[in-house]
Amino acid sequence: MTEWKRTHYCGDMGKTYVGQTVTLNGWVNRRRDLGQVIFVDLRDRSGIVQVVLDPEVLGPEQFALAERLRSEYVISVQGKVMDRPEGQVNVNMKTGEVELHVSKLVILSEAKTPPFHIHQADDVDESLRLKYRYLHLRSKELQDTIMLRHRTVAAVRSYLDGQGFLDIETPILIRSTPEGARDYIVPSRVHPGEFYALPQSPQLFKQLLMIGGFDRYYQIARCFRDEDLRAERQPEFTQIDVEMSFVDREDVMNIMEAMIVHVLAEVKGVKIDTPIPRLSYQEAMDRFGSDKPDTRFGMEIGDVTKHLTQSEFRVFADAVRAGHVIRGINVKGGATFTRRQIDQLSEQAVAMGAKGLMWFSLEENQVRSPIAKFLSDAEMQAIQAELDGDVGDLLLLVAGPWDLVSEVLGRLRLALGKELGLIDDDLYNLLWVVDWPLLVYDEEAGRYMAAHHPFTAPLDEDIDLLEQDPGKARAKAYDLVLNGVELGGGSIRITDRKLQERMFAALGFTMEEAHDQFGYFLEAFEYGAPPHGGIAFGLDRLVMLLAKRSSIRDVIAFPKTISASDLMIEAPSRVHQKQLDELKISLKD
RNA sequence: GGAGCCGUGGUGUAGUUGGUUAACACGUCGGCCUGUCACGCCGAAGAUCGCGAGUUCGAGUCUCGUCGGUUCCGCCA
Repeated sequence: MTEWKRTHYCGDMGKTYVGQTVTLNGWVNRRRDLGQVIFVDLRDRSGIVQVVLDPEVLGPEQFALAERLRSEYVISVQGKVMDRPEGQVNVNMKTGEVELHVSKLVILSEAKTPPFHIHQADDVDESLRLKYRYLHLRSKELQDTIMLRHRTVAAVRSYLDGQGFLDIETPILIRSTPEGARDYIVPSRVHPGEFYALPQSPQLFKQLLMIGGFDRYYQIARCFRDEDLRAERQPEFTQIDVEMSFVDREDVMNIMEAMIVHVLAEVKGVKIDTPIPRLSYQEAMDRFGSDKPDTRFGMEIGDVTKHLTQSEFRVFADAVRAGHVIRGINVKGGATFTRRQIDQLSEQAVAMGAKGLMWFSLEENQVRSPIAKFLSDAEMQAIQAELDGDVGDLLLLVAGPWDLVSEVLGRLRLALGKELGLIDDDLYNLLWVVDWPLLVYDEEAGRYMAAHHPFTAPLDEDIDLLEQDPGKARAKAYDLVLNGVELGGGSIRITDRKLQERMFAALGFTMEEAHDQFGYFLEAFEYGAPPHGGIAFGLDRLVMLLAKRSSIRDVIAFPKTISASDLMIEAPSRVHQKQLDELKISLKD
């Protein structure tokens, strides 16, 4: 029964095996039937090798079997590895110097004609690929990314294990918390009318593990959020979740950047210089107009407000009077932009919330601009100097409140960077963003909301701002950014009961309300809580970047669509009335 | 919740100002073929143009709705 079993992988075949008898198992990738000889490209997860089916070697009966082979048949072939004949080497194949001369063929499984070509599946309609995900998974592209994901996880685990972190699982059926993202909820049969929630992250449990004395914890944890999706958001996704005790912010960042550096070296062979640069939130917004700046190209934001305080031009004068700012970017070489292109940029800026976009095209002997005539020579020169403008450049200015202006310019900068091909695809630019705002005012709710979560510690020097000026308080929080994508974020947690109460007060909670929601958690802090902090990384996003993909669907074996459906298993689905009855659930309509 | 793009044999695409036999490539099936590697040659089958209304003498094409996929904004402590 075992004579068909594999002795080697297809992709490993090469010169060193010549003369050996091997058995390979795999799928028929392609078949080339020349009549009295049939070539089959045999595929397994390691790669492809050419096998030769020759009636003189196989005998008539086995050759008749070979003639039945079709794409995606699963077969076992035994035979001798041979050098390819003179001039028949295929330089495009890793295994192209050799071929297997088959003496024994077994068809392990026949296959219907697949709904799309496995070897060029990436162009096929996404819904079809998702319905037949198991076929798409056979493609080289997905095999490579899923294996890359495995190596990434393996590198993470080996690093963290080496640093004394313990892999501990936390519950999937937990309690719903009203703050944050929408929960996926699961009805309880034993407690009719009550529901579990699926975790948005293991946040509270990992802190309880610290209080439980485990000191260093990690988990490759599945998280669930019932929010609208994007290319880089799935309803269930995976975090590398880490927490550690008796540490400050520096400790967490040092250990975690060493982990990412280790992963990049192991998986991509990329060497990263440490320490990884750190930018305050304020500086990131100021220079790049983003809390996750892509630093693979320049085009940094400049501020020209101070040169225009006396301006006669209405837009500038109004901005200065309102305490607003006038800021801009320099599109190097952008003087070649057509009016139409510039108008499109204006439309984008307005769509992002700007009042308008002012522009100056620096041409050989003149400045082309609809507003140049309103500015003095000195003002024009100061703007050029501030933004480092040379002949051939295009300067873009936006006036308004600092945060809005910065954000608009940040997004224009990113769009232009992509459009103009300024981004080097081979770079891995890592960056810590620190000193985040602790609280953000929510107009809708009419109160401050935790920017990160309510257990994030403020900077020591900002503690009194909790009462004096909550919006100014900064957090002991940190985000790691890779090529303009937020890879992960975390913080040092509040472990002082008094401070936690002040935090809740700043959020507009009474202690009663806080205890209602987080009572078990707050109680735990009364029994000896070590100082601790941690971080969580988006594994899917990390692998997506390493694989140079633009959607995390490509790095998840069985992803969902943008409407949170699984087209293969057809989930979600209706359930039988009997199940609903057991749960005491009735449906409206 | 909002905006954009896509949907035509199994797959990828073409299809002119609305005009009568919906084209091409790959794949599939049959035949031929002993060194191919995107094998080649000959032949064949295969489409209610996502679905439903409407406009029109006539709709793949125009309009509205709807379903699915996708991208972005809101949302994602």
